[in-house]
Amino acid sequence: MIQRLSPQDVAHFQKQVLSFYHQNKRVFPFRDINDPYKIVVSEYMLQQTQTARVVPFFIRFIERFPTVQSLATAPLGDVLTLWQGLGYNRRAKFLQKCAIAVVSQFDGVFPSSLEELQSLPGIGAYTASAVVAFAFETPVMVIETNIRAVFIHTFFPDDEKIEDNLIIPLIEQTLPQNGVREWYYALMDYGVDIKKRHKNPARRSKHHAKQSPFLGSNRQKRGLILRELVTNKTVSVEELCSLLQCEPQKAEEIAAGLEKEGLIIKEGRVLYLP
DNA sequence: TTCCGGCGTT
DNA sequence: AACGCGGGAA
Repeated sequence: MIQRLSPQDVAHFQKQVLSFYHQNKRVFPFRDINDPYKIVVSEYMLQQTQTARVVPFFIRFIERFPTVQSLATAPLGDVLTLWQGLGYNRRAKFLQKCAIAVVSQFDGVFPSSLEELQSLPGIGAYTASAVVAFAFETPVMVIETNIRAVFIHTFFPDDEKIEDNLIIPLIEQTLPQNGVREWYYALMDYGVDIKKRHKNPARRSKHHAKQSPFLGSNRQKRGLILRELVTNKTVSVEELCSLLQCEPQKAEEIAAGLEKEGLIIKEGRVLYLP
């Protein structure tokens, strides 16, 4: 069943969130701006990655690729080089693919509808709604981990396995028609604070999944290969075994995966960046 | 050692 | 619906 909030509940909640925000707001180079391209770049970087780590990468990235056109025409290797150390390298590939699509399909102008945004590679439900809310300041429902934390902590203090379908109506009911961008900044900052003071409430979300260990994982090996290529331009398949400390068959498998995703190029026995 | 979280793929 | 994907901080 859907929880119905009274106007008093809504006003009280909004005041609580906004008063926290007014005294604790975080300032970032990707906030309080309207350029959809910069919003998109920051949102790709912010997928699975903490704001503090994103900031220097965002600044360097925008300096090197100030416009969607400049990103669309760059060699992917350059993009991956700037991405080095941020993690989840395929996001860089998706981001550039997105830039190319915006240039070719939308004449270099980012679309403002959820549907068109979500059709772009690397943009799903969250990123599309975040771009609409932040770049176009349109009141749209946005849900992500910090927002989940706020609503779970506030409205489901004793529940477990909470479905988004229960949270979404509450986000919609408390969404102000004006100042949407600031509202979501406020919710996210409030959520970060809640997670600091309590055991992460988002862990009580139904779809919260614990991730497998990183050490020795394929993800780590993929990252090592990309790092090596950024540093040394090329690496041979033979060198991979000592780099990854694994069997040749395993190294081939990892490299093949990267090649299939378009993150590396394999010519003979040598790997290099696209 | 544990924690983290949106997207594409399967 | 479940899984794979980085790397740094706590």
